[in-house]
Amino acid sequence: MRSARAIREDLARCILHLRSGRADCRRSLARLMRLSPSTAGSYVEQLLAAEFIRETRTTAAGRGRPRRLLRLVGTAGWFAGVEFHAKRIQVVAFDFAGQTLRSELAQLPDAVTTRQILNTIVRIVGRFQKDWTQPLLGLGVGAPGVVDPEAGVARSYAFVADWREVPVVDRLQQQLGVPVTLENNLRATATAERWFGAGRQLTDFVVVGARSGFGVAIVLGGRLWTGSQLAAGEVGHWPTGTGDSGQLHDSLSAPAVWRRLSGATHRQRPPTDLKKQLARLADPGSPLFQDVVSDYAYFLTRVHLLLDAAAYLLHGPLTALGPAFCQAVVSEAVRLAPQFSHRPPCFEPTLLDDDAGAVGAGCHAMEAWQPPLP
Amino acid sequence: MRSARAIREDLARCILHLRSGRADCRRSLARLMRLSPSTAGSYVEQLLAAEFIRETRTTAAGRGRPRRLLRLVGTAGWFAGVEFHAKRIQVVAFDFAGQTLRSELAQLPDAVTTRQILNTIVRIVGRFQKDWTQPLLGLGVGAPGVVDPEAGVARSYAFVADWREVPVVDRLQQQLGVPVTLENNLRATATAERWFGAGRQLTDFVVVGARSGFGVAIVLGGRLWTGSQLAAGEVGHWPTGTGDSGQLHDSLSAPAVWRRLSGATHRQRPPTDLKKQLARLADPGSPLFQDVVSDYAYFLTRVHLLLDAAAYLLHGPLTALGPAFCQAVVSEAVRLAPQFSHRPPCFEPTLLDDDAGAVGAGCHAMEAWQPPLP
DNA sequence: GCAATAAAATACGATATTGAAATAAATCTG
DNA sequence: CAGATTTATTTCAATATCGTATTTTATTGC
Repeated sequence: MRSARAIREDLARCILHLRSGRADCRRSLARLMRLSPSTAGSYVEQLLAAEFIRETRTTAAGRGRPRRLLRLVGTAGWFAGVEFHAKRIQVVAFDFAGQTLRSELAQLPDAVTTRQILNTIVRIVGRFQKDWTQPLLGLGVGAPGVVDPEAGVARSYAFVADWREVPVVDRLQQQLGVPVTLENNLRATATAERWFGAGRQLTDFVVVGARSGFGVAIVLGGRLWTGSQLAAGEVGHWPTGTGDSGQLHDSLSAPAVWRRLSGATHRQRPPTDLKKQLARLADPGSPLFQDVVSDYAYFLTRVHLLLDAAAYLLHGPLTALGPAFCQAVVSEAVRLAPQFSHRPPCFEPTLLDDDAGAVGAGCHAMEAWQPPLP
Repeated sequence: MRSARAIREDLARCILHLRSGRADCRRSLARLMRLSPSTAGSYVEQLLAAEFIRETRTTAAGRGRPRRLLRLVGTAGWFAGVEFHAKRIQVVAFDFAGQTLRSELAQLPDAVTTRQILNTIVRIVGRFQKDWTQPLLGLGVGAPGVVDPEAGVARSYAFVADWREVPVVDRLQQQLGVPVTLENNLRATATAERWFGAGRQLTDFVVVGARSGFGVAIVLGGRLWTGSQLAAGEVGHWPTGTGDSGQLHDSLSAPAVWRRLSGATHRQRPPTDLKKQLARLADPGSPLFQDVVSDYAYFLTRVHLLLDAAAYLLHGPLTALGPAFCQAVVSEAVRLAPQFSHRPPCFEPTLLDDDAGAVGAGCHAMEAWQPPLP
């Protein structure tokens, strides 16, 4: 006999494999989870009985007996994912099968407080709840700044004054009555990438987040790396050059790149349509553009030499610079490190939208879900 | 019923826990491996029957029933670990309990060939075999350069002319008739650190290898990270500064640091007693020393901001510069990244000797060992 | 010295998972 | 079109692990 806990975990893993499409029948489940065919069958039977999954008609493809395709029952419940920073909050809802049901973006007031943020989350998710009869099964939160996923506590975030040691999970769990997970928002983006983006085929990649700041999220061996002090990926503080006192934040963040390309001064605020402006300013021939490319190439070269990840995915407004930008960065990186030439690092703009953080947070909620005890 | 393979793996894990001292009785085994007391008892019974472990007298400490201490039977067999580079080869032997039995260092001839290296390994290990009646249970190899541990093939190494795509595992397994494991030698050093050095308490740390070249080995979540192209940690190729064409190899490797401190030219060969010379040259007050400290600090700052590991362990001749060197580097890193000040990165010289690579290779062999099928 | 307490190990019935073989359902082949 | 082939699923006896309760063996308190 195995412990009930272990079985629940296995059943939850079955659901995840089916939801991600990695498995679609008893046999593929058995292969993926290293189970015997009989065990896979028994698990599927339980999930069928609980009406989490359903059998669709067998579609024959290839030679042997066609597999009895399994798919999740979308109406078994839904999940919510939230991501926010000082200015806006994004909420996404998924059905049990992982299909996006709804997405909502709300602006936050200037000088927003912790209380306001949490209340906004509860309000929007509460509104979603009213519109479905199905139960909310979990909420994932992607918070900015330093975040402790295990403790469920957000440690700090510079741009919301009283955002310090916020017990996000406890508070929201209490108010909403469902399991809540917490992650850093850029790391949540990496999870979205792994489920829905370029990371689907990858177990090792780095998300390069060039937004209002500059940071990365690291996935190695399929696992998010948060750092021993929760501070992995804070490369925005890398000193630039030697002897200088500048940081990568000041040269590689989205506002910084906009300033460098547009010639704006440090006082000018970046425009609200940053992406459009960047797309307009993208000119591979210009020396300003080449300067940015060069700085990114130095960064990419160093990170790739250290980590040797399978891919580096650019997130944020800079994706508006187009694939030409990434290609130029890779070329320059190969120039800097000739040994890359026979297999250049894969540095690409992501295909995900601005809601990637919320999507990823929702993925964390789905990953944390477990079937109720019988 | 569980598969025989799974049970063997569990039994092997029991042995590893006992060898490392993490467990010392049935109950601690059960706790560590998340087994029920009865299962732990059953496993112990099997291991006792196979004479891999023995019960020592119960030592009472605390209140309740004293635990029946278990310890490995050293004479159940032995393991060998080998590490080499172009100039020398180091072989270490461990008994089944993990105690070092013997250690041997051999010089390799100039312009050594692949064949000579493999023959030397077989010869020395063969000589060890003659001196014990106990069976050799496994051999671990720590090879320089690019190494594919899964395939058991060493891909390349610049300083041995014909060292390309060498099927190390196949060859040695055939000649010695025992399981062989292969790893990069610096990564093997990281494993030694995890078993016998500062890494015993750590699951996340980086070994900074400043030897004839400059590279790092990364352990995250207790697992060695080899890179998606087997090239993780090749930071010796980091470009220095911007616009320059230099690499970290040229400024941070042990010979480079010796040249910088001694004022030797690039043509001068580093002395054979590099450690002694470095110890003599260590002068925290000198500007030359400060320059080296500064370069190391830039490197440490960047890596720590990216990875946020729990510790960075300096390996190689530079440890002769003493703890003052590491302290100076940390101070300078805190100056570069003030947010480190409330918890500075832990950068320390290792306590392990020059045979760390061979020891780590032996650890890999011990980790790979499984009890024979009944 | 004798109960009370505490921790470790063992006993034992219950059962979930397994391996091997059988069965099912399709395509391929001559 | 019948039999071979291939792949997926199901059946079923065997058994390894679990949970719980019990036993063992020590210390502590009175």
